[in-house]
Amino acid sequence: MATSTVENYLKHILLLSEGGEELVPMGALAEALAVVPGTVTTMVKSLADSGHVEHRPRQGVRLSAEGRRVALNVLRKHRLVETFLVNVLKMDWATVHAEAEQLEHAISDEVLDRLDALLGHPTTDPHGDPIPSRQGKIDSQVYATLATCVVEKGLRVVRITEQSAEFLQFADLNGLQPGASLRVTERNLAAGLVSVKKTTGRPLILSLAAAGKILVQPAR
Amino acid sequence: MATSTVENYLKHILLLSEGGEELVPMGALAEALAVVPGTVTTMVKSLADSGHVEHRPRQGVRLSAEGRRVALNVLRKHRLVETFLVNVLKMDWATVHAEAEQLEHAISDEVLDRLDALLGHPTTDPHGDPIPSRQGKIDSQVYATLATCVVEKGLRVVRITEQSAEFLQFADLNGLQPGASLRVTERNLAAGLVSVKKTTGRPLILSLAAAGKILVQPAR
DNA sequence: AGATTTATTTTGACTATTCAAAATAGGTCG
DNA sequence: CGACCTATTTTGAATAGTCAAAATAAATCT
Repeated sequence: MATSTVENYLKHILLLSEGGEELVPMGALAEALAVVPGTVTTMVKSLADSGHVEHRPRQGVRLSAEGRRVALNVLRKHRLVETFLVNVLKMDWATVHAEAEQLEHAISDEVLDRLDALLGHPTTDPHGDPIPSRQGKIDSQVYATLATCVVEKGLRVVRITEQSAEFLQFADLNGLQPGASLRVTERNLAAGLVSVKKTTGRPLILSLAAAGKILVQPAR
Repeated sequence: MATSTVENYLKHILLLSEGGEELVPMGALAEALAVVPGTVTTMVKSLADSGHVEHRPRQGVRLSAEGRRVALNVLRKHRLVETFLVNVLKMDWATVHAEAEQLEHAISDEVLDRLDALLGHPTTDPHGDPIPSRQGKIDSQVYATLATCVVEKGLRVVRITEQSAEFLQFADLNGLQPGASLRVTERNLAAGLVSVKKTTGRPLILSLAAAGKILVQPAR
């Protein structure tokens, strides 16, 4: 069995590689895992030995098929647990990430399946992040963000790509949850600001950085 | 924070000490934890350094007040998780122990409280084992067993003190769940056998060893 | 008491994971 | 081209937890 350290390395490689194909630089991985780069080199070599990744020295890491399988399973656990914590235990959107970070390594596939059924086989978690299927399929649709979308068209929030409690708290407070309807009224690249009008509530101004974390699609 | 290894040591010391007061022999602890005795000596010394236990060399270990607090919290997590797995996820009585063994170290106090509320603040888990309260109170009532109770009186099963899947499976199959009504029709110490008659279902013969694991109280 | 059995402790070694700091390989830029 | 910068790797050391096997203490049994 993979230890939770191994599971974490694989999960973060997956997350950093847009689906598991690209080479992830060692430095980026070290940053994501909050360890020094030397540690990553050591661990990645052992991950390569166990067949979970391919290591290109001085270039980066890539998941093997097996590594991808494990990583997707961990991600599935993470996101289903988050969904459970929010939908069933009514926990706060913003805090469930840290909880799930622990539980994802402790939950068995059996419990996972039952949780999945209890929740009605959701396809996204409370932040709109896609939940990999049991078979390891994951929605990889590319969405526009509030920083890149067309102006003055009706939009629907599909996902918030940021897991820090502060940002999620802020988003929640301002009605930026998946499903929310809104439109961008103005975008000023020079000032780095985006103005947003929600169907309900007062207008909102976001930095481009913040706007880039809100994924949207055209309202149907 | 206590690592899960530390939590496990403390939990097993609690379990082996009838409430945390008696000295637990090192060998018994090694056996319970499935490690060699030398490992227990090493770990217990470090547990003593951190103030979780008192170590009496060549005699055994005892929990400190702080160690007891941690141990009761872990036990509470274990038993609430088991209750959740059975009552909500409808998992099998016999298999939840192993699952809870993992989850008890991954679940936060916050999640624990919400789980407790969701389950309606249960006082026992599905096996009848008492769940410590948030404040660390635990029911320590002493019950008779099918091996020691009076014969030919109406009884009610309150608890099965055995967590192996095989035994629980057997108990379940034979209607020996907490709450079941029955009486002992005969006890033959020489042969080591106990005959039991349930209100419903056919008579049952148990070994004294098995009977000793079924705790009962007079039917009201 | 002396010998023996049994439980516990000690010693030395190993695995997994990490860090700090020095060494090195690839670029890049003037 | 050669100096320089940056990312990566190496090296040496630390911590947590474990085992195997030898040493020791305590208890028991003639």
